Amino acid sequence: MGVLTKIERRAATKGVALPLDQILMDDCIEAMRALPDASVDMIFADPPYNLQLGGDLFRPEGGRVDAVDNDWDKFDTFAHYDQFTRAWLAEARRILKDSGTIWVIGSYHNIFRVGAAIQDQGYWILNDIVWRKSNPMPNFKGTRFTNAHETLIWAAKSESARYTFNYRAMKTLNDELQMRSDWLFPICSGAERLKRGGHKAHPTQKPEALLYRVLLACTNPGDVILDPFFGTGTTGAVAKRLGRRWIGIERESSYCDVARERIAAALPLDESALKTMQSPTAAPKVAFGVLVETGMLKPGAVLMDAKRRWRATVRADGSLDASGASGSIHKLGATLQGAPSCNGWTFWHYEDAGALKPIDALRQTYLLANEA
Amino acid sequence: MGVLTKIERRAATKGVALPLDQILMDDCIEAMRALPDASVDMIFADPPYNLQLGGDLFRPEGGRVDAVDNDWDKFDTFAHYDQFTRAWLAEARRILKDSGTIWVIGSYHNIFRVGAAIQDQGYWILNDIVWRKSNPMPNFKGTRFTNAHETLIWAAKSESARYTFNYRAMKTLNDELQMRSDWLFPICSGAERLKRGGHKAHPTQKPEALLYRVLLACTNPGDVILDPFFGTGTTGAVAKRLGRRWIGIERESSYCDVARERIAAALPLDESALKTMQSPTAAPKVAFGVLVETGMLKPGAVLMDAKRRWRATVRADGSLDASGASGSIHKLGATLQGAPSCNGWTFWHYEDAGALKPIDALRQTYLLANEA
DNA sequence: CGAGTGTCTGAATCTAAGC
DNA sequence: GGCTTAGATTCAGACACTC
Repeated sequence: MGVLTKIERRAATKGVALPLDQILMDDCIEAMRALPDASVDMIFADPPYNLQLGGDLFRPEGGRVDAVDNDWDKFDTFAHYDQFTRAWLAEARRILKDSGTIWVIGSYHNIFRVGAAIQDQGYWILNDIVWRKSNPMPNFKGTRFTNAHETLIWAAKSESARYTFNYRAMKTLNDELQMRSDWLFPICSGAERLKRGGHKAHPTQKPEALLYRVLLACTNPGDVILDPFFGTGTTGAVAKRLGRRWIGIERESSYCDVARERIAAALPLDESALKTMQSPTAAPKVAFGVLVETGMLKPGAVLMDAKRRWRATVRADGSLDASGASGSIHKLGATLQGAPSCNGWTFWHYEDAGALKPIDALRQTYLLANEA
Repeated sequence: MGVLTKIERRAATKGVALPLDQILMDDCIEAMRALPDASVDMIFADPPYNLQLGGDLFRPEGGRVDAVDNDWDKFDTFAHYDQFTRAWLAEARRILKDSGTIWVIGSYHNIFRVGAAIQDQGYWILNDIVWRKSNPMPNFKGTRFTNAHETLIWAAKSESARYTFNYRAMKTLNDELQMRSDWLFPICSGAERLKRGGHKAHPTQKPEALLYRVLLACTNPGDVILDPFFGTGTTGAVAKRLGRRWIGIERESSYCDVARERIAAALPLDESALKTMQSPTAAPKVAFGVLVETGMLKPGAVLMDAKRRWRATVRADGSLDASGASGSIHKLGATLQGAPSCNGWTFWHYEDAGALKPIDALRQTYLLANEA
């Protein structure tokens, strides 16, 4: 997990010609059939919700609610909806790289069927994410709870797949706390809501902030994102802004027109702004022995844990010795604690002017002096 | 919908003898078979989640997570889980009065399969409800988003069924705002968490506050609530306190013992206890990253301190970059000043018409627009 | 007794790279 | 693919304990 190397990413797409940064005006299943195996890094899908609204809804004051009643959202039966869902999910899985993930958004009308299909096809669900709407439409009749959220499913291609997740970037985005599975965003309205002839251009336009978080979490700059239900191109607009490549599939020409215009107007961020906080795995590794070799720690120096419960002596080869037991900084720390594993960099400390400091501080010093 | 008359309710249960306020120690499907058609007002079900956990999981400090590894949560395949799910849901629907509703709680491991089965069997989903946990277990390995919620499905017996929903009670409970589909509650811990021999009596005990809201929303005093996966009897305890009748089904005798003792000790709620059942209000906390995601501050924007001594650039993940040093608004502010800590909200400013304004002003704007 | 510190725990599908 | 090794990784709340 984490950041795949550039070489890995290049190799995975070698020799294929993807229709990058384009809208394919076609049925999504047909269009996906023309794309090569294991060729895209992420798929974001906002399929029809299978809404079964019985007749028109009326607001208390009499105005008609502009509900979703487009033809593309009509399915006779659950079976038909399932058939359609399983067909496009299967194509999507074929196209997805082994390291890729899929996101699907839906509501209670369809998300349970989508989720079951995802599991049945061998995808491995990583999280379900709740988009909490800060300003949902009220339930005018007072017959149910205000439907104030939608659900996203995030899944890897298989149980064993190594997937991209920018953990540090998400944690940074959330004020240094782990990003949770419940996200709060306003619905798409105001200037962001695309209009045509005074009416909203698309009934279910998603907020860019939602896509922003999804793309930042699960892709890297240059990655290819496929959206098989492109609509007015929110995915494309955010992808362009974040320096990602995109492929959109959309059947309705009017939506395609709106999306093209919108994406053309979107401005990409410059490279420095695209940088995000990285996990330590992305930083060059420093072997503990190097600190001994360079004299930052001398053989014979005594290390101890934060509570001075265990002590160990540094040996010339960078191993530690604790009255009989010995091993690498990690192994000895694990052995002494009786734990399955241990990060020796944070476990072991050295004494500096009476205070204990983790040996990781020495590593940081070394990195600053030798890499920057 | 709304309150059914006493006459309607009496008619519906006329001539049947239900095992009221009792625990049936049996397999849930077998026990349900013995109950008459259309005889209970509500069903609350907390079935096995089919977690499919791997090996042990260790916390960063070395402790081992006490995971759910009970036999009752083990299923060979999704097909077997589906078979089980559809069997108990079918019996439940037979037992449910036409005016009754069913609640099922689950996580992404099982809820999609449960939801699809519910729809397939003719139930009519009314809402999906998200229980947001104020204190979930973190993701110790940093591999996914913190799994911070569970999902409940609320469904009527059929599309045309007239069901009970105490709209006014919910609105009152929520400070005169319509109750939304996302609920915030702590997990069950502390004194409420039942123990046996110093160890938790049940691995997945649900908080009473959750059941309290469910029962208050969808039943009336005197109504009969069936819980086919009774566990330690949270449903029974809350039902008793709210003046409802209950039937519990539980296979494990040890859970039955705990539940009986617990319910015997439960007292009807008084006014002061009612208040403790209220949901904590969502903390109006805003992460700096949200201002970036929503476009209030764009990646690449330049921030500076009040005296323009330091400058930093906003990056895509909400971190700041100051020629080499980088980090969150708080961390970078502290680093640059050489201080142990720093409130980034008041330290960093943005330029607006030539004047410097603290970024805290943007946070206030966001809060006004999205939380109030 | 109060403030502050340390410990424990909760429905969890919980590592990555190199040989 | 299986094995070994390096080394990355946690939030909120309840409660016990110390000063």
